[in-house]
Amino acid sequence: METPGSQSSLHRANLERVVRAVRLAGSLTQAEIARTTGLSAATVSNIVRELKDGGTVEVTPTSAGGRRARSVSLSGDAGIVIGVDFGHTHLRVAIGNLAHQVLAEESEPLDVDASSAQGFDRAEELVNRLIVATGVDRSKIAGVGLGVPGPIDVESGTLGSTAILPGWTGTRPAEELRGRLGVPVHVDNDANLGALGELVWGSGRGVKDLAYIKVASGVGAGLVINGKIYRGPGGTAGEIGHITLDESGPVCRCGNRGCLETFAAARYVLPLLQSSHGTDLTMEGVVRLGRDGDPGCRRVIADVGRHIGSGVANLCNLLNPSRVVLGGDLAEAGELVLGPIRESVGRYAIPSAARQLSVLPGALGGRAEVLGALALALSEMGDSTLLDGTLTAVTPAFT
Amino acid sequence: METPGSQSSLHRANLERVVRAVRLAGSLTQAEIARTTGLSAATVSNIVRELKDGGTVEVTPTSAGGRRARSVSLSGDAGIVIGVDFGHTHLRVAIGNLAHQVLAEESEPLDVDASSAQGFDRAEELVNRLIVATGVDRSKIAGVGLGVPGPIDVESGTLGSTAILPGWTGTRPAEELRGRLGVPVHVDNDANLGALGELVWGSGRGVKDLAYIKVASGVGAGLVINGKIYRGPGGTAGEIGHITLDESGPVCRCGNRGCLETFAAARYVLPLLQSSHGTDLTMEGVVRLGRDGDPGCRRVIADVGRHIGSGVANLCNLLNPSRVVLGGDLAEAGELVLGPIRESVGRYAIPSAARQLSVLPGALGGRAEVLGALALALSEMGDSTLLDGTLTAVTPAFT
DNA sequence: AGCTTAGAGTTCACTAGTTGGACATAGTCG
DNA sequence: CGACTATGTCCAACTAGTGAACTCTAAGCT
Repeated sequence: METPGSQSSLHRANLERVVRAVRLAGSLTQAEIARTTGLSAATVSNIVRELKDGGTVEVTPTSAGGRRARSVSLSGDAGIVIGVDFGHTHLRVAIGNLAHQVLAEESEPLDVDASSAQGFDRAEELVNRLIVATGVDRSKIAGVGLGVPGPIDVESGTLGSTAILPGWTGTRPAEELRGRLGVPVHVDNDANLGALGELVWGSGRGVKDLAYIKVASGVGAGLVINGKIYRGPGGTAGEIGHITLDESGPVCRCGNRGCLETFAAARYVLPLLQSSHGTDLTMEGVVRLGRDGDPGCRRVIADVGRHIGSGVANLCNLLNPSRVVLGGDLAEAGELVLGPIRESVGRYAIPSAARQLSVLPGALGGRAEVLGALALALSEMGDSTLLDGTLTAVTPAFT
Repeated sequence: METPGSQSSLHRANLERVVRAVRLAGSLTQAEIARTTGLSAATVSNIVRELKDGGTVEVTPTSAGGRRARSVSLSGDAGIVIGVDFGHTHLRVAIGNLAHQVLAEESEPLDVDASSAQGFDRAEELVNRLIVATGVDRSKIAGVGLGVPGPIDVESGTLGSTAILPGWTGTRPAEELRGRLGVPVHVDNDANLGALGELVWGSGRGVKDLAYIKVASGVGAGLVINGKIYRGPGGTAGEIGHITLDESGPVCRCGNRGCLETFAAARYVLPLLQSSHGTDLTMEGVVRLGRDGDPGCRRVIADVGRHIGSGVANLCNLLNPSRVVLGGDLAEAGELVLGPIRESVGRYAIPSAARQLSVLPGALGGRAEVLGALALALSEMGDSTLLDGTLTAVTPAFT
């Protein structure tokens, strides 16, 4: 950054090239690095030595049964990243390293009506607990990714008005957490982080253009375009919940009528089942009952799917992503909801766009957002192009 | 490209840096280049000499009344690019240089039913005529951008099925033209090129995220995301004409019902006026009559605007562009159509996305596509990042 | 007019960094 | 056990950018 076109910048670029190659492959010998990066063996030798001295990389004496190949891998404690996700009902924290391994992950319920100060207290506490549990060195923490369930201005870091966390409007969560933890904090909303999580670890691996649809108390989408989260100039891209399906439909909390959200989000759907199934129903419950065969719940889930499919068809015509991943509680319904979505997409999208679209359930469930927060911390950190290709599989995390 | 991380690649990068700086500013002294690029004066001195020897750049002895500043500018004949645009009714060709100046531009009517061979004959002829007229050196032609009014697979270069140019389906226009002119040809559809044209020379200058809506016999959109045309993984992004506005609306040529196109495209709108205004009406005529005060035409234009606005609102919720540019014949209607569009957007888009959106008419009219083809040729050629910031104004072209 | 000044461009010695080839090393294969 | 082969390292050559010194020109001042 400092010297844009000098050879020291070239050197740094080559360092990153090597680090990225190693990260993507997991571990490589120097000769392999030379081949994949196109650098000469001599240069690789120098760079590996430099990285080893800096502690970024570890050289294990010999790994395969070959001649004398010393395999190079990212040193596990070269850097630590932390993901924090505030959900509507709980708080999740994950700790990972630069090698994309999740070292620990834990969640606990969070009271919706808690003040933001209480929330951050809990988060700080949980982060500290995990740091102690995993025994990582605090000084190795490179960054924190933070997810919040509402519109956030990424530039200023201010949380917009959100009905989900009432007392939080106007706070600056990233600054708050940075103050408590003393490391850089990067923030984004839950839909974008879910998209990132599925992209790096879940159903979106190997794809560069992805839409992640999250259905919960609202409906939002996280868009990945060309391997990066797309937020739009104003930061509000992905508001699929408020595209109009029916100009004279129900009034939405946004002030318009017939938004997708009014046909799909929990707060509008659950009342439909109140008279028949009681008032304590949650979306989770509807999904469970539907899977057990309850016809009313099945019908409601299918209807929701059809409406989401209409929205996805529009998205598909406009953006033509190669994959749509469904997240949130609703994804647990599997084919009960995916079938109707695909049907609607097939009906309403133009054939050439629909043909190569695959609609998949999220592979990470409720973990998508925390893992996305981890990925955000990773991607904001130094090596900017970490979302290139296929990545190493995620290790099973406890909790 | 050949040696990814070597210092020769660094050198090439620095060459491009300098060229870009000069291009963006029009002309600079060496000291200014050093300041804007961050390179040292010595390096700039070497690079300028190299570029001058290569003929890429011209050094005019002295320009301002300063001390002894030799201003550096791109040499006018360093490279020539050509834009060719096949429209529904005419063929346009433009010739420009690397300095973003349009040297000549001409259009002629094209018979819709002409065979593709005839079309290419005409194009080749017109290109040759302009080359002669401007007196440019054929060997200096760096590339050709080609616009076609229909879906094209950018990878394979094959034109998809299109009702607009019946005899052209399955041809490979880029290869065809490359064969005739002997230079690299890059192809894209009219909406994308219109977007590019407006981005570089028209209403989109200085913006990085733009949607160009073209209303003609169909409705299409060209999306610019982060300064680059976004085509989507399947190449069919931007099909705004086929998002569903009314599930039980008129049947569209795509097979669905109630697509935006059925409310806005000429082929569906003109029949509305047949009984009152006769059958010879064109969209152009409707616009002219509307501007002269004809109430029926005004009503139709406003209705079209409202429907387009609904589509733009969806686009806006999903992508949140900072600017929407309206192109095609309809743009001539000015406020008659922009007013209703803005009204619909304000009504159907979520406020935070609509707030910072500006809806503008295209500044280039029917020239948008040819100029976009020029810009495509420029951007595909070497210096990849030519769409960075503000560009030099377009010189008035004859014809 | 003559002197000073200040910024522009060039030259030169120096340094950072990559590369090809030579060389040592340590495994496998016959 | 020796030939073979791919790996990693070392060294000399080369490429390219940089700071400092230097020259040059025109403006400003006396």
